[in-house]
Amino acid sequence: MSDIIPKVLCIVGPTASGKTALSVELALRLGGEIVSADSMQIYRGMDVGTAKPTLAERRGVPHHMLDVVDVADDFSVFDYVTLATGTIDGIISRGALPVIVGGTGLYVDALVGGMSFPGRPPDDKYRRLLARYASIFGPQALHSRLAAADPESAAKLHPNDVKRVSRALEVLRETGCPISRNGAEQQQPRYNPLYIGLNCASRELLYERINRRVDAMIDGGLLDEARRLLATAPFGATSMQAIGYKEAAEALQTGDTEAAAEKIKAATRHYAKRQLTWLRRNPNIHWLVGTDNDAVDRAAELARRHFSGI
RNA sequence: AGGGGUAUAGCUCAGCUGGUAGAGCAGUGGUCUCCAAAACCACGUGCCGAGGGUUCGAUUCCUUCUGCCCCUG
Repeated sequence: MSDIIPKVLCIVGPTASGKTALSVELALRLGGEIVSADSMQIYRGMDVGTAKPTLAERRGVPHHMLDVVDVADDFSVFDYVTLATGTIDGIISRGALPVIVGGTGLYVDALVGGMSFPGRPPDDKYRRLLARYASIFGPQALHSRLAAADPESAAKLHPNDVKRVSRALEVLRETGCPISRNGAEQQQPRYNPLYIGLNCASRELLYERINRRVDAMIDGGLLDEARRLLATAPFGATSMQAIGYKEAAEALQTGDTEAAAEKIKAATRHYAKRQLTWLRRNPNIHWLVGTDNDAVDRAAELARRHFSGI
């Protein structure tokens, strides 16, 4: 049964832990192609701010799911899974190994774990309506509405979490089914993954890398990139939620680059922490510390065993 | 050198007329089924600069010292 589920390699870890370098090295050794699972590198033109691998860094390894969406367009997990599964089919048919690499935990889990979504695109108008309702009558009131219609989902959500409460209401309205019924029970894994997690030896070290990376981004022209993108992407676009761009936009107005750098660093640290929290609940990750040759060799060995079926 | 100000959580600061302290930020843990680099939740004991004094009792009043800041010379 598990024979028919395609095997994939998944490289996960917090930002700035060195996923790119490791994944390219592994792809080179194993004959793999890379499938990015990053909710922001997916956008065209968002390069320095997302630390998108450069052509040189890719070392000739094919990279997929990068630069496939315009910054002005909305994009979501559902779209990601749809595109990525097609991409992976292609890689497999070419006889190459899919190497899924990314920091967006939800994307990886949705893709690999086979999460199923209600299917219909989100209803922006209805969402805006609910958002307005919450801002006028308070988040509690919105939550009460959900509690009346779908008590099970409401019980799982904090009243202040307007975003999820709205989504639950939206799904209920569109499908007539409570979102809680769309749960994990009926999902079946889409792939058979080997998870390799990359982390730094200490939190302090990770944060140092993050800080250095942000400084490098600013030196590398983050402000110019932000200026360029803001000319075409609306301020509220999903793409502009990426760390770095809103802060850069502010710096362009105030001229205070130093303050922007500090804000970007803090936001990135918070992000890394959330990523780690997300990954911690996956017991199947083989964690590696650092990216020295030992780590790479170990990862390659694990991968070889996984793909050869031993 | 003289005058004034300040010294409270890692940082910035609250703490009214004396009853041993609280916010923001940072940090830590967590949630997570289509905005996810997003959204949301939880966690605050620190010789209240040091010594002395007044007081039943001092972070809070007085005083000395030390550090920092400002003004005058």
